[in-house]
Amino acid sequence: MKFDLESTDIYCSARAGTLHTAHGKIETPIFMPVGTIGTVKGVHQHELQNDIHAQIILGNTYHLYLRPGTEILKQAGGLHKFNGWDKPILTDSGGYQVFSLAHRRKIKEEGATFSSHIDGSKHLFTPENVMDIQRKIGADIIMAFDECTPYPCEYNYAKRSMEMTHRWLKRCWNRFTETAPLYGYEQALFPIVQGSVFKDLRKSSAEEIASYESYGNAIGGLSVGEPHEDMYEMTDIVCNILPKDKPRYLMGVGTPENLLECIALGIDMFDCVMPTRNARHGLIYTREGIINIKNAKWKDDFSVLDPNATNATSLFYTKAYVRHLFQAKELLGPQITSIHNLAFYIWLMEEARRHIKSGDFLTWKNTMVKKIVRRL
RNA sequence: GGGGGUGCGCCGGAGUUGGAGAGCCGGGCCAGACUGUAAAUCUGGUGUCUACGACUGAGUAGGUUCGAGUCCUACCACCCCCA
Repeated sequence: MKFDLESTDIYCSARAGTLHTAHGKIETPIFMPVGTIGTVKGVHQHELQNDIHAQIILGNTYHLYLRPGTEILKQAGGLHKFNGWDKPILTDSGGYQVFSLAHRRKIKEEGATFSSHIDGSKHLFTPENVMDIQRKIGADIIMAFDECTPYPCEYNYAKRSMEMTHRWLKRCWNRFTETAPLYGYEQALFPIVQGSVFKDLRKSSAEEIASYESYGNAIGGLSVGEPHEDMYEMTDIVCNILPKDKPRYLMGVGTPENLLECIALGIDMFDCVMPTRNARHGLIYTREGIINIKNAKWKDDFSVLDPNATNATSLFYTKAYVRHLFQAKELLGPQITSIHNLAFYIWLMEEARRHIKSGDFLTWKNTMVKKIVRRL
């Protein structure tokens, strides 16, 4: 794996680069659609590739481990073969489920014990077996097993949790380097910075993470309910410490506005369920602002979803028709809006990249943010 | 034509042995929320008004009663049975 940093903005920390993986290149900044259970909900791989132009998608270790199960994925020859996506894949480690399924787990030094949200069965995740599972899933980029702390979070808890995440990282790293990929192509392990919203913790965590010879680094534990100012401040602190020659992945972020602001702080990679979940709930992002397509005001608006879009789906279906599909609870509705939102997010990243390269990113970003946060 | 039954919310149910209904459950409709997906989910609203309070309301019109959605009479509508 190799990251080429191609240009850096002179007025802010925004960067454009290319990450080369065994399954192809990823041009940054990039948004990665979330495909937790081996599918980007409601979106065909064909559409991801040809209309959305996704360059990489996510999978989730916890969910895939529970269903279909690691052995099935191994038999299939890895997740790429299983779901038919032959471009890059990144798997999250299950660290987020330590946070989101908090009432179903116990955290110990050894690892986290979970009861399955599907059938209640008990499972133990350790740094070691999470590496083993991610070897079997076979994603190009795999994530360290961490604890994503909640917000708000007591300083002492955040500190202890961060320190354990660091110890878990050491164990992840050891297991990862002791084992080989199973399917004949390279995998990269990204460590994760924690530290909640505490500057000194973020600083020391970033320093710890930066000490690893990884191909890229991630920032976790943000976008969990903290004010945006805190999220930006922590991101800024961490980006100033993480090595410049490696991609920086801000996990779980966020709104289109969040993405643009964090690009300016030096982030290269994002993922978030927001474009797909909101799409299924009728919220779409356009170049003119945010639309709740279920609102009665769109019932006779026969303009297309986004007249300035660059992808076919968003230029084909009208607002009135898509609202009708939602009213009628037709499955095509969420499918169209999911494609639309993902295409919008990825277009936004392409535009950001273009403006970073042409040197007018900050001006463009400030204008764009004002437009895209409006409620239509 | 005769007999029986049923009528309240935008719709469908439930319930009311004469005793506090703007009022139960679904649905629909109108909004809102959603950030490394336990989420095609969740929350709220949905008679009227001069609106933290009032008013009107159980097919329609009367009647009995301290009190009627509930009992009585007539009419109307729908459903069932007979002719």
